[in-house]
Formats: sequence, C-alpha cells, structure tokens
Amino acid sequence: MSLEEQRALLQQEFPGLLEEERKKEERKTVQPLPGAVEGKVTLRFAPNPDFYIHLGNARPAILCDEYAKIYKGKMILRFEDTDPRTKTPLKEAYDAIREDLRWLDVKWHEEYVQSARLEIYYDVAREMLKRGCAYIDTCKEEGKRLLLQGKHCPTREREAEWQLEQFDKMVEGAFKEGEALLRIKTDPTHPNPSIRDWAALRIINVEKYPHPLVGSKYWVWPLYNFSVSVDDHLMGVTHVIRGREHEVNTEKQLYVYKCMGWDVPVFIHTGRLKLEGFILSKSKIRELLSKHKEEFLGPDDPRFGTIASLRRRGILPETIREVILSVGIKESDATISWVNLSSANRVLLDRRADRIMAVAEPREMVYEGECVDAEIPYHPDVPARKRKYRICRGDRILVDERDLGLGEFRLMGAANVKVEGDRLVFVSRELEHALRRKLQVIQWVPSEGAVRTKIYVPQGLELRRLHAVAERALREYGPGSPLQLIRFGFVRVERAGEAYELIFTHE
RNA sequence: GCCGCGGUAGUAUAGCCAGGCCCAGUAUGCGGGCCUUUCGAGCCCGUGACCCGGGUUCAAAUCCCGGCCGCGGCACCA
Repeated sequence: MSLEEQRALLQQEFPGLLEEERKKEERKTVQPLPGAVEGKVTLRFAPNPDFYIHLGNARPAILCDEYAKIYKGKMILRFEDTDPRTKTPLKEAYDAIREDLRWLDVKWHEEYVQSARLEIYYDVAREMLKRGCAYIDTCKEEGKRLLLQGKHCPTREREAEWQLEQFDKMVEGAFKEGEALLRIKTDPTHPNPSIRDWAALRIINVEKYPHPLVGSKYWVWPLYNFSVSVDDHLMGVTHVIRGREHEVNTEKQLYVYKCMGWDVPVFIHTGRLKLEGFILSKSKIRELLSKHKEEFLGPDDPRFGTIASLRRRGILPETIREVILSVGIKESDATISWVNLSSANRVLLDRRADRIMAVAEPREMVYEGECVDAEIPYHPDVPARKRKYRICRGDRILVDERDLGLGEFRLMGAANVKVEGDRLVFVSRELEHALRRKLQVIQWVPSEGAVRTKIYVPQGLELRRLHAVAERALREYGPGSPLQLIRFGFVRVERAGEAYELIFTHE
C-alpha cells in the first residue's frame, strides 16, 4: 500500500487520528533559521557548570537542538568553566547537565570543556598581541579608571615584543592576581564604556580558588568574550543562539573576529524565559539551598524551575520542548504560565497515567449487602486492563469524608449505595441506575491492603504535605511512574515502599 | 546616569522585515452545552488584545517621530 493509500484508508476509518497527527506537526514548527543551509549548520549549547540548568537555560539548548535536527547540522556541547573564583564550577553539575540534556532529548555530536583548552586561548592571545590588537594592562585599578575617562593605560602603546614578554610572565606566574590583564584594543572612547578595551584574560589565584577539574595548574584564565569567540570560531559554529543579555558581548566579540579575519557567525538573541511562580535563578536557588538546607529536597526540589525539578515533579520532556518551541526565538521576554505548562503536560500525561483511587480524608464505612465484584480499568481508554476487588457484607471501605454528604452515590466500578450511619448499604449494581439518578461516581478504597501515602504539593515556595490512603493497586508502580489519582490530579511516584510518597504534578 | 532591546486578549504565541487577504489567527484560561462509571480527556458554542499620541498613505498591528511602561548590560561573571 502506498503512503497515499494508507492515508486515505486511515482518513476513512479513523478520521480523528490523522487530524491529531496534523495538529501535532503544526505545533512543532519553528521559524526558519536565518542564513541556514541544510547540512552546513553548526550550533552549540554552552552552559556554565556552576549549577543545574533551568527552564531558561533549556531554551537555547532546545532551540539549537531543534535547528540542528531540522537542518541536519551539528550540535556542540561546551562547558564554560573559566571562572574558578566567582562562578566556581560544581563538579556534579557537568554530569547533571548531561543527564538533563539527554532527558530533554537534546543530542550533541561533540563535547568540549573550556578548562581543558587554556593553551588554545593562550595561543590566540599571543597572535592578537603580535597583530597589535591587544595589550597587557599593568596599570591595575588605574587602567579601569583611565578607560572610564576615555583614556588608557600607557602600556597600550608598547610594541608587540614587550606585550608578548609580559604575557609570558603572566602565564608563568610572575604577576599576582589583579596585577596584569590582557585587553582587546577597541576604542577607548566608545560610547559604551564596557566595550572600551575590554578585558580578555586575567589572573586568578588558583592556589586560593582551585578549579575542580584542573586544580591549580593555570594562573591565567580567559574571560567569557574571549574564550567564546575563539571557541565558536575553532568549532565552526555558524549560528549562535543565546540570551539577550549577551547583546553587548556580541559587539565585543566582533573585535576578535575582525582582528583575526574570521568569518562571523549569525548571532540570535532570545528574550528571557520565566516560569510563573517558580524560582529559576541559579544563584537564588543556591542561596536558598545553603541557607535553608533542611527545608528543601535538593537542587531538584519540585518548587524550583530547574530541569531536574520539573522532571521530579512529573513534567514531561516533550512538554518542555513544546512550550519552548512555541515561544520560539523571539527577542522579547516570555513568562510561561504554570496553567499553560500544565495544560500542555496534561494532554500528554493523560494517555500515560494509569488511574488510581485514593481518598484524602478517609472515613471507614462498613459495607452492607450482596457481594459485588468490582472491576476497575487502569485507564479509561484501555478498558480491558483492569484490577478486581470483591466486596461483601461486613467489608470495610474507605471513602472521602466530603462525599458522605451526598447520601447516595456510586462506588466507581462497583455498586450504588446509600449512606446509613457508618454503613454503606447496597442499592443496586447497574450503572444505568446511577446515570438515571445522576448519582455522583466516587472513588473508594478497600481497607484491606490500603496503602498509606504522603503527597507533596508544591505551591510557590511552600511544600504542603497531604496524606491520603490509596487502593492496593498503587503498589504496582515504582518511583517515577506518572499516575492520576481520580478526582484529585496527576502525581508522580517519588518513593515506593511500605508507605508511598507522591509528588503532585498538576490537576 | 550611560548603552542596547522589547511592548498583540489573564498568560503565551501568529501577523510586523516585503502596509490592504486582520473589525487580528492559535493555544490556554473563563462562561455555557454535549459526551463520559473522575471534578481527567474529547467535542461544540461563546468571551476577550494590536501601550499612548502624532505623522506618512487611498489604506497602518505593520512604516516614521515623540511619550509611557517593561527588560538586559555597565566593564578582571557567564
């Protein structure tokens, strides 16, 4: 059968299916990448491994990945860990970031760590000194002050030979932290003072601040703008997608490209991404974690906006991708509302999450009447998969306190009953009866085998803890399983065991 | 203060570069209905926006100017 024939048949037999497929394709579309040629695109995601990545960091990562896939291009993962002093890399973050990216289905073809490439930066620095595009500023604090006034440190005028000599001294450790600095010559009177002869390599006292990967081996460290320009060129990056906060940096980096005669990649700056009600900032999360260690469950606490947090909470990677792609590469900031995110997640989760009955305010009732075999499907779309409970006279059943006021209701999948004191009295078995009388269908839990559960409900910076009792079928699920507690919402199994711990995902 | 970037319904986004097809599309939310052994999903109907003021033009969400608001950067963070 040809593709067309299959489509025609599908259209005839299951018109809904094709419709759904079409819709999905539409959603996934991203705008074309400027200047992109199929097979000739190289992108990179360059996180600082000083902490776990969050939703905002995921934006460029996913966009790059998406474009790399669309244009059959190359994707590079580059760890930018060149500041052992103020942004000390976290050793565990390298792996955590890799794991998060894999979970997000971001594929990379090459991987680099900047702290292993210092010699490369030194080489380019020497070349730029040779070409007269850079100089060593030994004026210390005064150098900065001069530039602020549109002047500059006199060493700017010295010849290349002297500059190279000084640079070697820097590398060998002849200068202390702050005593010498390699600057890129731009324009000392540039209207934006931060662009005036910007700093490219500086000295860090690694005896005091050792780097977690290379220890105290290197004395001279490149700054962002320098290492990034060098790497983007050497790695053949054609398109740089990064946050808008880098706009000025782009202008600075152009000086390196110009001096070295390199081709300039396409720069795209995206706005900031916020997640309504969540903390995304790495530094804020670090602060909270160090100040209130006891109150949080770690970097992946479900109240944070880190990728690990969202995963733990039960947000699916497909949801994150969908939301980020729908925001696209706009320059304006975007605030993702939790309602929208959970709505997108719910659509995907609904198909995967089995339904489990649990009651939050359990009240034990005694069943009165003939024996009933209850058959409850794990998922309404797959009625054949089900578990069975038999209830007979004298059996104890837990129902939610709040449902008792209904007087008469249907125990889901079992029978229609009436409340009489602490007894549930059998009325009839037929569903039709319940439908006719518009009885509320409620979830219930047989006391025998019931599982105690603790449900964590994240709300802003609060983490409420609810207790509920679930039917024994819950025991069939291990950590990580997505579930829906009927009439309560979606949850993810956090811990299995004698008692269960669940994290509330969303309604 | 200086430099730069943005502003479409509650939220997000399409359209803006190449002005008319936009009394502005889509998703979500909200209101109503249908369906359904969940207050879940699905389906149908409705609700709701071009920051303000000028200008250019036969015609402006779209181009120009001014204002207002928001955001980013500010220099040995990335």
